[in-house]
Amino acid sequence: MQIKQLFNEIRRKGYRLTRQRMIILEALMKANTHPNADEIFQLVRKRIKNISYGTIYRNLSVLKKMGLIGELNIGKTCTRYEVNQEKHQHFICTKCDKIYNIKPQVKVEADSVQITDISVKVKDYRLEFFGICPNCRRTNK
Amino acid sequence: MQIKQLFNEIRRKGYRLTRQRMIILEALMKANTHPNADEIFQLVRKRIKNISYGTIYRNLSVLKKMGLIGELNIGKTCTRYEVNQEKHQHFICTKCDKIYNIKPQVKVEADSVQITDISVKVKDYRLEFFGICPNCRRTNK
DNA sequence: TTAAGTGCAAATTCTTTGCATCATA
DNA sequence: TATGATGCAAAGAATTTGCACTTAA
Repeated sequence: MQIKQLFNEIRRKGYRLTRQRMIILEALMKANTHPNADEIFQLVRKRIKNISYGTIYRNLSVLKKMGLIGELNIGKTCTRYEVNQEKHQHFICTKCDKIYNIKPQVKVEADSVQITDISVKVKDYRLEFFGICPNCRRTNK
Repeated sequence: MQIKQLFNEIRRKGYRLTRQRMIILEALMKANTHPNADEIFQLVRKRIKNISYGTIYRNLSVLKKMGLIGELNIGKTCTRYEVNQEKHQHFICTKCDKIYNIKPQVKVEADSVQITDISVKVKDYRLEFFGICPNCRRTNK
Protein backbone atom coordinates (compact mmCIF):
# COMPACT_ATOMS: atom_id res chain seq x y z
CA MET A 1 0.00 0.00 0.00
CA GLN A 2 1.18 3.50 -0.79
CA ILE A 3 1.85 5.94 2.02
CA LYS A 4 -0.80 8.31 0.66
CA GLN A 5 -3.40 5.61 0.91
CA LEU A 6 -2.40 4.99 4.51
CA PHE A 7 -2.80 8.69 5.22
CA ASN A 8 -6.26 8.65 3.68
CA GLU A 9 -7.16 5.65 5.80
CA ILE A 10 -6.28 7.59 8.92
CA ARG A 11 -8.63 10.42 7.99
CA ARG A 12 -11.31 8.07 6.77
CA LYS A 13 -11.36 6.38 10.16
CA GLY A 14 -11.91 9.68 11.92
CA TYR A 15 -8.41 10.27 13.23
CA ARG A 16 -6.34 13.36 12.63
CA LEU A 17 -3.43 13.29 10.30
CA THR A 18 -0.76 14.89 12.46
CA ARG A 19 2.84 15.52 11.50
CA GLN A 20 4.01 13.04 14.13
CA ARG A 21 1.60 10.38 12.93
CA MET A 22 2.74 10.77 9.35
CA ILE A 23 6.41 10.63 10.17
CA ILE A 24 6.00 7.58 12.39
CA LEU A 25 4.20 5.78 9.59
CA GLU A 26 6.78 6.86 7.05
CA ALA A 27 9.57 5.63 9.27
CA LEU A 28 7.88 2.25 9.63
CA MET A 29 7.27 2.15 5.91
CA LYS A 30 10.89 2.84 5.00
CA ALA A 31 12.39 0.53 7.59
CA ASN A 32 12.97 -2.85 6.08
CA THR A 33 13.57 -4.10 9.59
CA HIS A 34 10.94 -4.68 12.24
CA PRO A 35 11.81 -1.88 14.67
CA ASN A 36 10.75 -1.71 18.28
CA ALA A 37 9.31 1.41 19.90
CA ASP A 38 12.72 2.73 20.82
CA GLU A 39 14.11 2.30 17.33
CA ILE A 40 11.08 4.07 15.93
CA PHE A 41 11.62 6.84 18.46
CA GLN A 42 15.21 7.23 17.24
CA LEU A 43 14.19 7.30 13.59
CA VAL A 44 11.42 9.83 14.13
CA ARG A 45 13.61 12.00 16.30
CA LYS A 46 15.80 12.72 13.29
CA ARG A 47 12.91 14.73 11.90
CA ILE A 48 11.10 15.88 15.04
CA LYS A 49 13.74 16.64 17.63
CA ASN A 50 11.36 16.82 20.58
CA ILE A 51 9.11 13.86 19.81
CA SER A 52 8.22 12.00 22.99
CA TYR A 53 7.87 8.33 23.85
CA GLY A 54 4.29 9.00 24.86
CA THR A 55 3.51 10.11 21.32
CA ILE A 56 5.30 7.13 19.83
CA TYR A 57 3.43 4.64 21.98
CA ARG A 58 0.07 6.35 21.63
CA ASN A 59 0.44 6.41 17.87
CA LEU A 60 1.61 2.83 17.59
CA SER A 61 -1.45 1.94 19.60
CA VAL A 62 -3.96 3.77 17.43
CA LEU A 63 -2.29 2.73 14.18
CA LYS A 64 -2.59 -0.82 15.36
CA LYS A 65 -6.21 -0.31 16.33
CA MET A 66 -6.82 1.02 12.81
CA GLY A 67 -5.19 -2.10 11.46
CA LEU A 68 -2.53 -0.14 9.59
CA ILE A 69 0.36 -1.68 11.44
CA GLY A 70 1.05 -5.03 13.05
CA GLU A 71 2.82 -6.05 16.18
CA LEU A 72 5.24 -8.94 16.66
CA ASN A 73 6.03 -10.61 19.96
CA ILE A 74 8.91 -13.01 19.71
CA GLY A 75 10.17 -13.96 23.13
CA LYS A 76 11.71 -10.54 23.63
CA THR A 77 10.60 -8.18 26.31
CA CYS A 78 9.89 -5.52 23.73
CA THR A 79 7.37 -5.54 20.94
CA ARG A 80 8.33 -5.01 17.30
CA TYR A 81 6.24 -3.31 14.65
CA GLU A 82 5.69 -3.37 10.93
CA VAL A 83 3.37 -1.75 8.42
CA ASN A 84 0.68 -4.23 7.51
CA GLN A 85 1.43 -5.57 4.13
CA GLU A 86 -0.67 -8.39 2.86
CA LYS A 87 -0.62 -11.06 5.56
CA HIS A 88 2.72 -12.80 5.66
CA GLN A 89 4.98 -14.98 7.74
CA HIS A 90 8.31 -14.44 9.42
CA PHE A 91 11.63 -16.17 9.70
CA ILE A 92 13.48 -15.40 12.93
CA CYS A 93 17.21 -15.96 13.19
CA THR A 94 18.01 -17.67 16.47
CA LYS A 95 21.56 -16.28 16.38
CA CYS A 96 21.01 -12.58 15.73
CA ASP A 97 17.26 -12.39 16.43
CA LYS A 98 16.65 -10.56 13.18
CA ILE A 99 13.18 -10.99 11.72
CA TYR A 100 12.77 -11.57 8.00
CA ASN A 101 9.62 -11.66 5.93
CA ILE A 102 9.28 -14.86 3.99
CA LYS A 103 8.09 -14.54 0.45
CA PRO A 104 6.01 -17.36 -0.84
CA GLN A 105 3.79 -18.05 2.16
CA VAL A 106 3.54 -21.52 3.59
CA LYS A 107 -0.06 -22.55 3.39
CA VAL A 108 -1.70 -24.02 6.47
CA GLU A 109 -4.75 -26.15 5.93
CA ALA A 110 -6.86 -25.87 9.04
CA ASP A 111 -10.38 -24.48 9.15
CA SER A 112 -10.75 -25.86 12.63
CA VAL A 113 -8.64 -27.42 15.36
CA GLN A 114 -9.37 -29.66 18.35
CA ILE A 115 -9.14 -28.41 21.91
CA THR A 116 -10.20 -30.76 24.67
CA ASP A 117 -12.22 -32.87 22.26
CA ILE A 118 -14.12 -29.89 20.93
CA SER A 119 -13.65 -28.70 17.39
CA VAL A 120 -13.09 -24.94 17.24
CA LYS A 121 -13.29 -22.74 14.19
CA VAL A 122 -10.05 -21.07 13.25
CA LYS A 123 -10.35 -17.43 12.23
CA ASP A 124 -6.68 -16.74 11.80
CA TYR A 125 -3.30 -18.26 12.41
CA ARG A 126 0.29 -17.21 12.88
CA LEU A 127 3.18 -19.22 11.55
CA GLU A 128 6.80 -18.40 12.33
CA PHE A 129 9.96 -20.15 11.32
CA PHE A 130 13.22 -20.34 13.22
CA GLY A 131 16.73 -21.03 12.04
CA ILE A 132 20.06 -19.40 11.21
CA CYS A 133 19.88 -16.56 8.71
CA PRO A 134 22.20 -16.41 5.68
CA ASN A 135 24.11 -13.54 7.24
CA CYS A 136 24.93 -15.41 10.44
CA ARG A 137 25.71 -18.55 8.50
CA ARG A 138 28.20 -16.67 6.35
CA THR A 139 29.82 -14.68 9.17
CA ASN A 140 31.79 -17.66 10.42
CA LYS A 141 28.76 -18.83 12.40
CA MET B 1 6.27 -36.49 31.85
CA GLN B 2 5.93 -37.26 35.55
CA ILE B 3 7.01 -34.70 38.11
CA LYS B 4 9.58 -37.12 39.55
CA GLN B 5 11.23 -37.39 36.19
CA LEU B 6 11.40 -33.62 35.95
CA PHE B 7 13.06 -33.53 39.36
CA ASN B 8 15.60 -36.08 38.23
CA GLU B 9 16.29 -34.03 35.13
CA ILE B 10 17.12 -31.04 37.29
CA ARG B 11 19.69 -33.01 39.26
CA ARG B 12 21.00 -34.74 36.18
CA LYS B 13 21.74 -31.38 34.62
CA GLY B 14 23.75 -30.32 37.64
CA TYR B 15 21.26 -28.01 39.29
CA ARG B 16 20.07 -28.29 42.84
CA LEU B 17 16.62 -29.51 43.62
CA THR B 18 15.45 -26.82 45.98
CA ARG B 19 12.08 -26.62 47.65
CA GLN B 20 11.22 -23.46 45.67
CA ARG B 21 12.23 -25.08 42.40
CA MET B 22 10.09 -28.11 43.08
CA ILE B 23 7.06 -26.12 44.07
CA ILE B 24 7.33 -23.81 41.08
CA LEU B 25 7.48 -26.82 38.78
CA GLU B 26 4.58 -28.49 40.56
CA ALA B 27 2.49 -25.34 40.27
CA LEU B 28 3.19 -25.16 36.55
CA MET B 29 2.44 -28.85 36.20
CA LYS B 30 -0.91 -28.62 37.95
CA ALA B 31 -2.03 -25.42 36.25
CA ASN B 32 -4.01 -26.30 33.20
CA THR B 33 -3.72 -22.66 32.23
CA HIS B 34 -0.60 -20.95 30.93
CA PRO B 35 0.23 -18.71 33.87
CA ASN B 36 2.48 -15.68 33.75
CA ALA B 37 5.22 -14.98 36.27
CA ASP B 38 2.87 -13.16 38.60
CA GLU B 39 0.29 -15.93 38.58
CA ILE B 40 3.03 -18.44 39.33
CA PHE B 41 4.20 -16.23 42.17
CA GLN B 42 0.67 -16.21 43.63
CA LEU B 43 0.36 -19.98 43.32
CA VAL B 44 3.72 -20.67 44.89
CA ARG B 45 3.13 -18.17 47.67
CA LYS B 46 0.34 -20.36 48.97
CA ARG B 47 2.99 -22.84 49.99
CA ILE B 48 6.03 -20.63 50.56
CA LYS B 49 4.78 -17.42 52.14
CA ASN B 50 7.97 -15.45 51.62
CA ILE B 51 8.89 -16.57 48.11
CA SER B 52 10.29 -13.66 46.10
CA TYR B 53 9.86 -12.55 42.51
CA GLY B 54 13.59 -12.86 42.06
CA THR B 55 13.37 -16.56 42.83
CA ILE B 56 10.41 -17.00 40.52
CA TYR B 57 12.13 -15.30 37.61
CA ARG B 58 15.49 -16.95 38.19
CA ASN B 59 13.86 -20.34 38.32
CA LEU B 60 11.70 -19.80 35.26
CA SER B 61 14.88 -18.79 33.50
CA VAL B 62 16.91 -21.87 34.46
CA LEU B 63 14.00 -24.26 33.94
CA LYS B 64 13.66 -22.81 30.48
CA LYS B 65 17.39 -23.15 29.87
CA MET B 66 17.12 -26.79 30.90
CA GLY B 67 14.30 -27.17 28.40
CA LEU B 68 11.84 -28.29 31.07
CA ILE B 69 9.45 -25.43 30.50
CA GLY B 70 8.45 -23.30 27.55
CA GLU B 71 7.64 -19.66 27.15
CA LEU B 72 4.79 -18.11 25.18
CA ASN B 73 4.68 -14.56 23.87
CA ILE B 74 1.31 -13.67 22.51
CA GLY B 75 0.88 -9.97 21.97
CA LYS B 76 0.78 -9.36 25.69
CA THR B 77 3.48 -7.49 27.52
CA CYS B 78 4.02 -10.38 29.86
CA THR B 79 5.29 -13.82 29.07
CA ARG B 80 3.36 -16.98 29.85
CA TYR B 81 4.83 -20.33 30.79
CA GLU B 82 4.05 -24.01 30.52
CA VAL B 83 5.72 -27.29 31.30
CA ASN B 84 7.15 -28.69 28.11
CA GLN B 85 5.01 -31.50 26.96
CA GLU B 86 5.75 -32.95 23.60
CA LYS B 87 5.89 -30.04 21.16
CA HIS B 88 2.44 -28.74 20.53
CA GLN B 89 0.46 -25.82 19.19
CA HIS B 90 -1.87 -23.32 20.76
CA PHE B 91 -5.28 -21.87 20.13
CA ILE B 92 -5.72 -18.35 21.51
CA CYS B 93 -9.19 -16.96 22.13
CA THR B 94 -9.39 -13.42 20.82
CA LYS B 95 -12.23 -12.63 23.23
CA CYS B 96 -10.88 -13.83 26.57
CA ASP B 97 -7.20 -14.29 25.62
CA LYS B 98 -7.14 -17.75 27.10
CA ILE B 99 -4.59 -20.10 25.59
CA TYR B 100 -5.55 -23.69 24.83
CA ASN B 101 -3.38 -26.56 23.72
CA ILE B 102 -4.55 -28.16 20.53
CA LYS B 103 -4.49 -31.88 20.38
CA PRO B 104 -3.79 -33.37 17.03
CA GLN B 105 -1.06 -31.08 15.76
CA VAL B 106 -1.37 -29.40 12.41
CA LYS B 107 1.53 -30.51 10.29
CA VAL B 108 3.54 -27.86 8.45
CA GLU B 109 5.52 -29.00 5.46
CA ALA B 110 8.48 -26.70 5.14
CA ASP B 111 12.09 -27.75 5.38
CA SER B 112 13.13 -24.39 4.03
CA VAL B 113 11.61 -21.00 3.27
CA GLN B 114 12.54 -18.11 0.99
CA ILE B 115 13.80 -14.80 2.34
CA THR B 116 14.93 -12.20 -0.16
CA ASP B 117 15.40 -14.83 -2.87
CA ILE B 118 17.58 -16.97 -0.65
CA SER B 119 16.42 -20.34 0.55
CA VAL B 120 16.94 -20.79 4.28
CA LYS B 121 16.82 -24.00 6.23
CA VAL B 122 14.06 -24.16 8.82
CA LYS B 123 15.05 -25.67 12.15
CA ASP B 124 11.80 -25.11 13.96
CA TYR B 125 8.49 -23.37 13.59
CA ARG B 126 5.71 -22.04 15.72
CA LEU B 127 2.08 -22.22 14.67
CA GLU B 128 -0.72 -20.54 16.58
CA PHE B 129 -4.40 -20.36 15.86
CA PHE B 130 -6.82 -17.60 16.73
CA GLY B 131 -10.57 -17.61 17.12
CA ILE B 132 -13.36 -17.63 19.68
CA CYS B 133 -13.16 -20.37 22.28
CA PRO B 134 -16.18 -22.60 23.04
CA ASN B 135 -16.61 -20.92 26.39
CA CYS B 136 -16.87 -17.41 24.96
CA ARG B 137 -19.10 -18.66 22.16
CA ARG B 138 -21.47 -20.23 24.65
CA THR B 139 -21.51 -17.35 27.14
CA ASN B 140 -23.84 -15.23 25.04
CA LYS B 141 -21.08 -14.59 22.47
C1' DT C 1 -12.93 27.24 17.68
C1' DT C 2 -12.62 22.93 19.73
C1' DA C 3 -11.52 18.52 20.70
C1' DA C 4 -7.96 15.31 19.27
C1' DG C 5 -3.21 15.02 19.75
C1' DT C 6 1.34 16.38 21.76
C1' DG C 7 5.39 17.05 25.09
C1' DC C 8 6.90 16.39 29.41
C1' DA C 9 7.64 14.11 33.48
C1' DA C 10 6.02 11.13 36.76
C1' DA C 11 3.95 6.68 37.51
C1' DT C 12 3.24 1.70 36.46
C1' DT C 13 4.38 -2.74 35.19
C1' DC C 14 7.46 -6.39 34.31
C1' DT C 15 11.94 -8.21 34.98
C1' DT C 16 16.75 -8.30 36.56
C1' DT C 17 20.43 -7.92 39.86
C1' DG C 18 23.72 -7.18 44.08
C1' DC C 19 24.47 -8.88 48.35
C1' DA C 20 24.19 -11.09 52.73
C1' DT C 21 22.31 -15.37 54.22
C1' DC C 22 20.60 -20.14 53.75
C1' DA C 23 20.55 -25.00 52.64
C1' DT C 24 21.40 -28.67 49.10
C1' DA C 25 24.63 -31.97 47.67
C1' DT D 1 31.33 -27.29 54.25
C1' DA D 2 31.37 -25.26 49.81
C1' DT D 3 28.79 -23.11 46.56
C1' DG D 4 24.41 -22.79 44.24
C1' DA D 5 20.11 -20.81 45.46
C1' DT D 6 17.18 -17.63 48.11
C1' DG D 7 15.02 -13.25 50.04
C1' DC D 8 15.05 -8.68 49.96
C1' DA D 9 15.23 -4.36 48.18
C1' DA D 10 16.87 -1.47 44.79
C1' DA D 11 17.70 -0.83 39.91
C1' DG D 12 16.43 -1.22 35.09
C1' DA D 13 13.72 -1.80 31.06
C1' DA D 14 9.33 -1.04 28.59
C1' DT D 15 5.14 1.16 28.53
C1' DT D 16 1.32 4.15 30.23
C1' DT D 17 -0.77 8.28 31.93
C1' DG D 18 -2.16 13.11 33.85
C1' DC D 19 -2.03 17.59 32.57
C1' DA D 20 -1.34 21.95 30.36
C1' DC D 21 -0.46 23.38 25.77
C1' DT D 22 -0.74 22.89 20.64
C1' DT D 23 -2.82 22.15 16.23
C1' DA D 24 -5.65 19.75 12.54
C1' DA D 25 -10.10 19.99 10.90
